[in-house]
Amino acid sequence: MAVTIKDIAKKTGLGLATVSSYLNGGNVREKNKAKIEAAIEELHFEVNEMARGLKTNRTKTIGIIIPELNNIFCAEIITEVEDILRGRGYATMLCDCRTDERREEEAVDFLNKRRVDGLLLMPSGNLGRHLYPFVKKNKPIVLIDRRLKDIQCDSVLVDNLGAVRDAVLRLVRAGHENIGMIAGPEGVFTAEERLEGYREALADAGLRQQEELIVRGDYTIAGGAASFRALLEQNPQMTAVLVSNYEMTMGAVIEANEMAVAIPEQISFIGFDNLEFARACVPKLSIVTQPTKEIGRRAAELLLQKLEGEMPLEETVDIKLETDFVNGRTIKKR
Amino acid sequence: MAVTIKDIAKKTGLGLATVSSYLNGGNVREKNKAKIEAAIEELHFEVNEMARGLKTNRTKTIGIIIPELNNIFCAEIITEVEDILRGRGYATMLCDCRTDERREEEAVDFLNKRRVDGLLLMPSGNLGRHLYPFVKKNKPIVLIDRRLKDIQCDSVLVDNLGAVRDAVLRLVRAGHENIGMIAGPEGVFTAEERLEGYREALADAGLRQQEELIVRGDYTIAGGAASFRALLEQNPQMTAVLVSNYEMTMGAVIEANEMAVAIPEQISFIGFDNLEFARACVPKLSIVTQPTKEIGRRAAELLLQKLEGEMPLEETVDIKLETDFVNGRTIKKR
DNA sequence: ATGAAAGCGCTAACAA
DNA sequence: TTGTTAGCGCTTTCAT
Repeated sequence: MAVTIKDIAKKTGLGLATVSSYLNGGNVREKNKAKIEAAIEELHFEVNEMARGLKTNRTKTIGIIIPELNNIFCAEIITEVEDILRGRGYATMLCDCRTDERREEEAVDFLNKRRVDGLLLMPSGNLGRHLYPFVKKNKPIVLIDRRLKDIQCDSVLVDNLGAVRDAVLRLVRAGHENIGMIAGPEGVFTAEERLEGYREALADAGLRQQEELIVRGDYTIAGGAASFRALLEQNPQMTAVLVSNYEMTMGAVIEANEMAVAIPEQISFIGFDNLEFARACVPKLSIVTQPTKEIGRRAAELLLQKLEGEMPLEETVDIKLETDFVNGRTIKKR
Repeated sequence: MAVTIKDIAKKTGLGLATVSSYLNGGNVREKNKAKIEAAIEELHFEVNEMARGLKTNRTKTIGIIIPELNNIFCAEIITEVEDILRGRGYATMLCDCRTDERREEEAVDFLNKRRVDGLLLMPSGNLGRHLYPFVKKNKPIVLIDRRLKDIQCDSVLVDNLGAVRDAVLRLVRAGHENIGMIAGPEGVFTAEERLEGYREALADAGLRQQEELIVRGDYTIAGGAASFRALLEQNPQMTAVLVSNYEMTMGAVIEANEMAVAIPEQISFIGFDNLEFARACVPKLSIVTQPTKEIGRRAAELLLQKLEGEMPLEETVDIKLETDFVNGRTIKKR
């Protein structure tokens, strides 16, 4: 059997409570402190977090639910989150739900049963009723990248609308009037915001809105490829295109490559995320980038504040971060 | 307070043990079964896995340690692993150790204190003494992608040597005699195997080994870029290059792009991993691909077998999977 | 098949 | 400051 607090109490001749107090940073006489430390060292004692959790009703564990782990945008955020959380003693239980709302519900249920102390969620849908068990138990939830309609909780978002508006206006300033938009799936928060940014830009520029220049992709590589092809086939007048996430950007580049469409000679191009990929393309892609590291950091810190009682649960915060634009050589002046 | 087994015992008029027995699939009379189910439904009872774990000394949780989560190779494996494990009721605690051996030790310690039932590890170093606590407690460890020198445990590997040997031989058959190799960091298991594959290929082909044609990168994008530049500057005779992991492949492509080196006109090129990236490049990259999904699946299943006692702990298995070669248009005949 | 009771390792309230 | 005691919610003998 493993070494317990009892063993080290016996060894030092002290009481259980004293040892426990030491373990939790309480007041213990220097002399006894040393004794305890020696015993811990000698017996290789390790706190049983499970027993502790049973008593305190806290697991020191955070649940993370994301749509796709092998999506570099998610992975970068999680990396940062996990680092910060573990540094503060919290373990993270990760659930990838494959952009499937049913799987997401299962994950919430799973993590709820595991009694995680809080939840970090990048939702696949835009309803949050499945989060009710957490809300009811007063466990903090921080939303990443997307907002939910029917539930109020903290969120760390990005200025999607502004990012796309600005990007499209760059195309406009370069002389483009027929700009294609590969938008994301209907109903997805970021997709709607980005599409709205596109519309706003055209309106600002006094350009005609052409519905046939908008195609909805599903945020996947295959979807990006198909959308790019569809746009091109249906719009001979199109001279530029904006792709609104990384996977679809990659898909569009693949398709352009396979269709032998010259970028930017035939079509000017603005992609999304992943600077490294943009640099690997010939010519270097112009892209909108999101501050993944900061998104992760802010989300983790927000959750930690709630967890440690530094911020009341009722108070919800909406953090909105700015994006960046990295110029490549895929915008051709006309 | 949450609903406990006690509440549902009271509600049904049955004893604690009966309810517990039901929960664990024991023999309970049909009539009582129905009663219990009704009570569970009505009271929204959820087993407290923590209390259960305290008693059974099992957490139903697996620790996963990887060098870099935002490395698509790792992410794809983890996605598969997590899916399978959660399907069998196991939660996964993920630790990213940033390719840092010290951080890896901390992660092992962290997960050990958390009493995870088993470990899935893609080690950053090649020594395993920090795993001793797990071995001592008879907790299964499955190594992914890399082997450790001083410890015997299950592993799921890939035929790195054969993969690279075959790839290099393709270059040889295309008429290349001065083939550069962007190898991985010294001491890293896969790096050494792949380098050995390169050497074997040259030996098989009866070509001269030129040490200046081998550069060690650090498996990062920046490292790949620097290595590619170095190779090119030091070897005017070089006509082809093989890059031995995905990040470095991307780095090399970026550098070729920025140095305006024409691939394959000036330099024939074989990369590693990530088919999508290969397809996005112009022209499409020829690459070696690894079966990430299968690596994940086999590792998870192996661990599960140990966990559920279907395979004795003393028996260790070494699984070696085959790679694939995907032809692009970056090998030029000479 | 079911129930009573002990106890997993820890924390927290209280007393000393 | 330190020790005693009573559980946290569950599983698991051992009777019945």
